[in-house]
Amino acid sequence: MLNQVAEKNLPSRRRALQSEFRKRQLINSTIDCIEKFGLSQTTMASIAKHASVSQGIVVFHFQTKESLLEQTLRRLSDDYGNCWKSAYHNAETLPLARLCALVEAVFSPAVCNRKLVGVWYAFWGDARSRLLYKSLCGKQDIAYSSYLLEQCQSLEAAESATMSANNAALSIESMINGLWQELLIGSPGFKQKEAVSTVFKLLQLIYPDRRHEIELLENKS
Amino acid sequence: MLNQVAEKNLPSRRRALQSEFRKRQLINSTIDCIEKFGLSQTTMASIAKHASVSQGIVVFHFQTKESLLEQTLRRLSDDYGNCWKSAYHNAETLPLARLCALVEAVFSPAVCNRKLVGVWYAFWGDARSRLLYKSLCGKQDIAYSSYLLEQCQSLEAAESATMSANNAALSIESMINGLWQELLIGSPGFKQKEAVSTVFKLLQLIYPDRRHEIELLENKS
DNA sequence: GTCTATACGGTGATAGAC
DNA sequence: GTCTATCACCGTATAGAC
Repeated sequence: MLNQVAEKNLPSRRRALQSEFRKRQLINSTIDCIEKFGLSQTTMASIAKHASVSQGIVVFHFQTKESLLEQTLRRLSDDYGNCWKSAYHNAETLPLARLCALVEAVFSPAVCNRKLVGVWYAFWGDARSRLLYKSLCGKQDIAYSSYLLEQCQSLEAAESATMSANNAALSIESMINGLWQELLIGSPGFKQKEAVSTVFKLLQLIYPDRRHEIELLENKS
Repeated sequence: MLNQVAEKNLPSRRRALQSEFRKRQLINSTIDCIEKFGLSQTTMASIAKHASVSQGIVVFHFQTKESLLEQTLRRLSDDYGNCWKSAYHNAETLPLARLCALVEAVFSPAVCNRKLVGVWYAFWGDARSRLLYKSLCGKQDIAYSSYLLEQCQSLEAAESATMSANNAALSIESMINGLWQELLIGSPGFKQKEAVSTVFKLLQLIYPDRRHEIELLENKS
């Protein structure tokens, strides 16, 4: 709990910060509850209880449950997007390095773990939330695809790729998504590292001439 | 509506048949509603309304919503399992033919279409239903994996495979699952045929020596 | 087997004190 | 900003007539 006594005279800037803090806290609680109970059993009451505040607080900050879910999804999406975008920009400006960075980023434990994957699936699995998802995350999905495709096109031009850039990008993206599912539903022992390694093997098959580079890029991380 | 006047004196065998018919009808209605509204918005009332019967009927035949969902999931799982099992048994008794049959079967429009994929995701996305899913479908999932793996092992022994049988099976299965997701969330134009073709390209990369056979097996269908 | 009516619990959202 | 109390609604499941 922040200092509530002094709050009355706080400058509006700091008050806004506290409000942001509370919102973050409640969004975190929402994520936790969705993962634990599922979207349908995640109620304003359970969110409030898990955050150890009253239910009125949740309504005060988000007005409606719909709005809370929307901001939760937006937060997930932003975190996810920032993760692979920063990985992309931190990578060497070479198509192969960028491609590997893009793949590896989406399995980073910060955005890819059982809890968060479960929450993503909750949104995808609910017909209503899926509409919300598409409107909020559609552009990012497309952005990731196009980044992937761009690298594949660059590689296709320069290398002896074993499939077209379009096919390569689709294959890579599909396998990534399938491996996410494996983390959620598959054997409990399955880990992100193994997932990355599986996609990297696919990359080696698609770009056999760069096999060793790919191997090095995987072990570098 | 079946003949309800004569029903009183029907032999118990026929009455059981009618009951089965009604149950099927209600399960179908449940699937439709889950796809349209999502699991959480699928109520006993909406299921009954969609089937044009009273809500009491649903309770009479399934007692609880939980039980209805369980039987719905079981039906999905059975249909799905039968689909790939029969494809397996109808295929030539050669590892490659069986492998291709297994892949192709799970994209057959009878079990892989927007509606059914949406319903699967609804179950996966809900934390409670996911437990139900795991207990009902876990064995089938494992069966499919092991069938896949078996073919990959046979091929590995005889051919110059570019990856281990374990990796091959995991790659194939992941890509399949990711392509299912693409059908649900990805671009609306994406179709099963394209999905099959994508996995078959992976097979060609894994078993380069059998490239042409794989191509033929794809076009045969 | 099928219907209608209803009891009961839970959920989102409001009101108003502090 | 935060709380408690409360409302109005909706969903499941029951009861009992037909």
